[in-house]
Amino acid sequence: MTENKKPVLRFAPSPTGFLHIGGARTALFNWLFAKHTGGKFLLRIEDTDRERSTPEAVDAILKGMEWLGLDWDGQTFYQFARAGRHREIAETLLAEGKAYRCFTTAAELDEMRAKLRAEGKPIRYDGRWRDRDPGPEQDGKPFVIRLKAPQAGETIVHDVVQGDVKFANDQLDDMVLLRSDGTPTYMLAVVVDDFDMGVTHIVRGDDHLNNAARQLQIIHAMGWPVPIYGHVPLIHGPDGAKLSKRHGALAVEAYRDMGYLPETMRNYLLRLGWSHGNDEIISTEQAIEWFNLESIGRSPARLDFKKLDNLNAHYIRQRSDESLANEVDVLLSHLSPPRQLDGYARVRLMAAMPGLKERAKTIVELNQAAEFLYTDGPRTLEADAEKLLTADARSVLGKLIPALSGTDWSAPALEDAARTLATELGLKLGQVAQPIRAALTGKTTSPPIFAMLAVLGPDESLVRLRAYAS
RNA sequence: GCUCCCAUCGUCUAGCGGUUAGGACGCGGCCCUCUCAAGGCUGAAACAGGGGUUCGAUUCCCCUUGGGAGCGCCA
Repeated sequence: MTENKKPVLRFAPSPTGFLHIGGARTALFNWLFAKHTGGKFLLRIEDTDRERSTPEAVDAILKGMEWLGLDWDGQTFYQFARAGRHREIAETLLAEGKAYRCFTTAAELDEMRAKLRAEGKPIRYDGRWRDRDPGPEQDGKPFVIRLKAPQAGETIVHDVVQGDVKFANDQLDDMVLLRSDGTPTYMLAVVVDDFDMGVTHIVRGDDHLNNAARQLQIIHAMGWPVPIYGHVPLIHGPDGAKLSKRHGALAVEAYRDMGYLPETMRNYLLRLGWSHGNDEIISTEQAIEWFNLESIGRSPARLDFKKLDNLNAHYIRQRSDESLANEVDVLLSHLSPPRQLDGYARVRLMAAMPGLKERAKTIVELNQAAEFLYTDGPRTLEADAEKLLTADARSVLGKLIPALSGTDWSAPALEDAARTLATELGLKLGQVAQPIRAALTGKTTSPPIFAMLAVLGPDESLVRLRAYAS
């Protein structure tokens, strides 16, 4: 590429499923590095596998990126649309004698591999057509184009996270560039696209480290500039095994539905495999300023939902009351069937938010804790709350009602009234407050109860208290 | 089987030859307190094993063990 000094990064998912947590982290790292350096972040959909690629998956990936707040520069590239260009490069390599036609049939390959396996030898294409003149008897027969890869020496991947990784060339076989139906393989397509898109830094999953050597051989054959590689270790499940759907290989949108905030995910994913001294809470702005490829860890990390929860609680506390109410709205709208907050429920939710957001780890929890605000009338008691409302407690409630009614129904005034009553009865404040909480919310825990009394207002509060007072 | 990568508290990690091996989550205790959280203080908790190199290894090298990835006309 020309005098393109700024780095060009890309995220290149294949649309065969949703955007999972590992892909999201890869995308995040690329995005952060691009932002950090003032470079570009491109998105390329690797949809050359026509069997498995679906428009739904493309949509899910785009939506996932959007939710995470990872925006990309310019158009979205689609690899399949560029097949002609890929083929052109394969033909060039063929014309230059750097690739050759291979007429080996699938059955022959199967046979070859079975034999190698039986002999305990490495499973590689044996190069049977590498230096063989096809001759007229092959006319019209299907063939693939294979790279005439170097057979001696080594191919070295200079990787910013893994260091120099060496591969002996005699371990690498002549890979297929163009299939017998004329379509390009992934190896070819990636290299050609990255070159055409001017990609300077390739940051991707560890699972591609071996591929990098093969891709390098194509790059060398074409005489193209070598990009800077960074292979990021894969994320494992909490038990150290490969991430499965059971653990957390979920669509990023599933995290949204579990009540996690996008800024939480960005912070968590960043810290999973990247560090900056002892810093744990790292805002996106700060991350952009600090992010570098050198500090990416080399060992695979496990997912830890406890830590995710803790981070999420932090970011929930940081959010404005209104934005959290909006998150609750979004959450409810994704329920089946979708729900919506009534006007007065929303008003109460907003009023109670300062107390609610202090104690929620997820938006789901926040919503559950706020449920008692959504509807009117006496509460159905949870088991623990039921136990709290003993005969004594109910009689306390009975005495409380007139005491509270005499106040201006502000939280401090209500608390004063309750304290006075408690003193008169020789009780601790808790012995008065807990019964109120049970009657008011149906639960044993809630935000500060006098504030909740104020949020619900005298009419609704008294209805609930009377239901359990004696 | 072959190639490649990885290895510090349970987990995420700091460390880049000499440290009381630090932080965070989680866990225990105390304080605060109307519940639950939050917050403050505090406690337990790690260098996988074995060889080297070195005056000295968590740190550098090798082996073992244990994880992981790849070995397709999938991406």
